[in-house]
Amino acid sequence: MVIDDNLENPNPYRIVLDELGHLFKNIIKSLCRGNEIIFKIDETSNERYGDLTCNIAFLLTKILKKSPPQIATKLVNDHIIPYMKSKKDSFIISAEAHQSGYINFRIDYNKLFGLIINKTLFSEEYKYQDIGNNEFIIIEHTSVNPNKAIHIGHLRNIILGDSLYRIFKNTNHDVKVLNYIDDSGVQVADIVVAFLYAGFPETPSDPETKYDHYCGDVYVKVTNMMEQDKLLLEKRKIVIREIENGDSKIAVYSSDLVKKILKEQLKTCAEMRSRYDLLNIESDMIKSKLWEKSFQILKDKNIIYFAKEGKNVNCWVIKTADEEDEKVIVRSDGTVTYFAKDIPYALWKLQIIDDPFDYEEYEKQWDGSKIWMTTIDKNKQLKNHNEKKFFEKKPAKVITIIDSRQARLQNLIISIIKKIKPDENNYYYLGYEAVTLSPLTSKILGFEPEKNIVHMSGRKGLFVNADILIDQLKTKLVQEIEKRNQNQTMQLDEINKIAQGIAISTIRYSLIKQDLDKIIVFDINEATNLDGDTSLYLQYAYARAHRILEKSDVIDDELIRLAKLYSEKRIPIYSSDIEVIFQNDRGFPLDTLNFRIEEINLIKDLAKFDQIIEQTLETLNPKVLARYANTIATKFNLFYENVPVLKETDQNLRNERLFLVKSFIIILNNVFDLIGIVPLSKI
RNA sequence: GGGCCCAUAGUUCAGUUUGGAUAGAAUGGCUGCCUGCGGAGCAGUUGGUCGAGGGUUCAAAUCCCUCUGGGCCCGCCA
Repeated sequence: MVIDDNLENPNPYRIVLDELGHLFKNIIKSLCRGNEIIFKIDETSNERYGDLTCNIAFLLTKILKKSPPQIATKLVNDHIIPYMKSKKDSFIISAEAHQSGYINFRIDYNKLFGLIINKTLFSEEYKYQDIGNNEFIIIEHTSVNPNKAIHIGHLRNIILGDSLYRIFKNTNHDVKVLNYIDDSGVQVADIVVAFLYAGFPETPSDPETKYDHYCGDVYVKVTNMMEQDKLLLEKRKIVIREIENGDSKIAVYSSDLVKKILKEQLKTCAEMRSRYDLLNIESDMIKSKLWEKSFQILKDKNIIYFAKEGKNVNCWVIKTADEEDEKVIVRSDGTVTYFAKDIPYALWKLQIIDDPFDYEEYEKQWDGSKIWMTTIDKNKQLKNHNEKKFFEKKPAKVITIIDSRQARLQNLIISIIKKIKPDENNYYYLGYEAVTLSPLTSKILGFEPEKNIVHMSGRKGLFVNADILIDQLKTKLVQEIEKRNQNQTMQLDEINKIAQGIAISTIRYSLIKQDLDKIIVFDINEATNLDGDTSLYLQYAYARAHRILEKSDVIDDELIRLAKLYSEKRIPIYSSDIEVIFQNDRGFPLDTLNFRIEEINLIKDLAKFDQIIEQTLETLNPKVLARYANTIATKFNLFYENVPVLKETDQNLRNERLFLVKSFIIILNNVFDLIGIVPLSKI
């Protein structure tokens, strides 16, 4: 093999970039002692400029007192050509001083392909990079009020969080996913009032109705009634107090009700292939006295103060993050505000205060792992009690995912943490913009749109229910699949499985491909459209690739045996025999290479997989991976359309292309796994 | 009034973190390609004063300032 034996798990693209980076660092060292030059090695903007480009000539104009093209030519002639002549195992095959001043390079695709094959085909599974070194990561997402059904706005949160979980998990991080269950807020109290005092039947008239859907409807109706009926509002106050104060009949009733709804919400999450480790029950947090401990810390450190006058008289308040205003933490009646409850939760996540919880098994979930829930009742004989505490070590990152309306409060949390522990910077707030409804969709839901942007509202009943959306998409897909399989013998359950796989993938992909700080305008027609930049496009490319391998009649073991021969014998011959090419102003010839342009483009993008993962972790934005999936699927479709594999008569070429197809499948499958798209070898 | 975010093709968006060569997709409209490895695909064509103005720079969609339009936040609600 041409690659360094020490590099057990090389990142193909990085190797090439590092080689060039090293080369230019040495050139700078010899040319301008003492001067720090920060150059860039980028992809070229256009194929005819080669693959990679360096802007160094622009940066040296003042030091060398020459024009960029003159410098570029000098560097190529005096430094780069001698370097390449001496270095036979270079990943660069040609260099050019362009008249614009750029120095351009072409990559040795044979070697690059060798690295990809090595990485994809020769280990049991593709080895992800060990970026995390088993660091402990906590991600909180979902956290939907347990009184209603999950809608597409919640789904953006869920999919974002779950994708991040998958990415951290697969890069060797020890990740735990939290879901905060606010069982003691007004929203839950509303439906308790509905059933206990407003005469709503506890069970839906149609027993088929999903219980969270039913409660969501009741919630809309009862909040409407409350606007007229002051008595119900009084009842709600009582209910809230009862729930907060412990074990009264109403508290138990509420707790049971929450569990029933939560169970249904988690079914939706599971259907979307989102998974959790722990449910943080808010009432347990209240019972745990975590707040009292946090309150004491805040007082001890003089972070909060008691207002003796002004608009917040007799309240405990805190200065806002900009120190301009104050925010109430404890009301004048001694009760704690909504915001205040986030403080002990954050301190607990960061392990700044001791863990007061016990943990009880909630259920086994779809991926085989267990969901736990907090509990505080020490007298109860706990079912499957977890002896170990939830935390075994301090988290390296605590990521809280909430929509951007919470940005101000989350930044306040961060500033409070900084005041308690100045060197603590592991708390990350990940915000994202809302999902809104298109005017047309709003109209379909029976709400006349007032503006072009319609915000969803659970309380008004103005939202797109996630379960219903999944069903709609699934139904449409079943029809489409049946249309395409009239002569075939696909079983109904197979069709259903495929439809399900495409439906949830379509939703997941549509919710993460867009930037976090852009509003997603949901339109029902667009959401059920399966053309263009959708997950189906990716899944279709994946299925096509599978079909080629299947029809090749080369079994996996044989493919790997052939690939080993290829990488051992063929690559060294190619790479050492190719003469180093230099060009000036005339572009790069490709006819000396054995690859077609569509193959080269696919190889180049497949090589970037590890870089893409790094970038995703840096930005905490799975969008990067979604875009990448689309890029490689597009490159594959071009390859598929233009380069024959099975019909290729040259056995070596045919095999080489089979390796490429297999590598594509493995890398796309990895990307699918990271963003939760279901890989289907047949559609 | 103060703070945060957005503005790029008819429409939905990449590209902005880290300035660089002719600003890219998808979708819509029009036109081709199924005896070919799956046409849920591919190719072609149409379509842009990168919201406006100023500044920095050899070079600005990208950095800075001002303005305009849109969204969100600013409660002893949650």
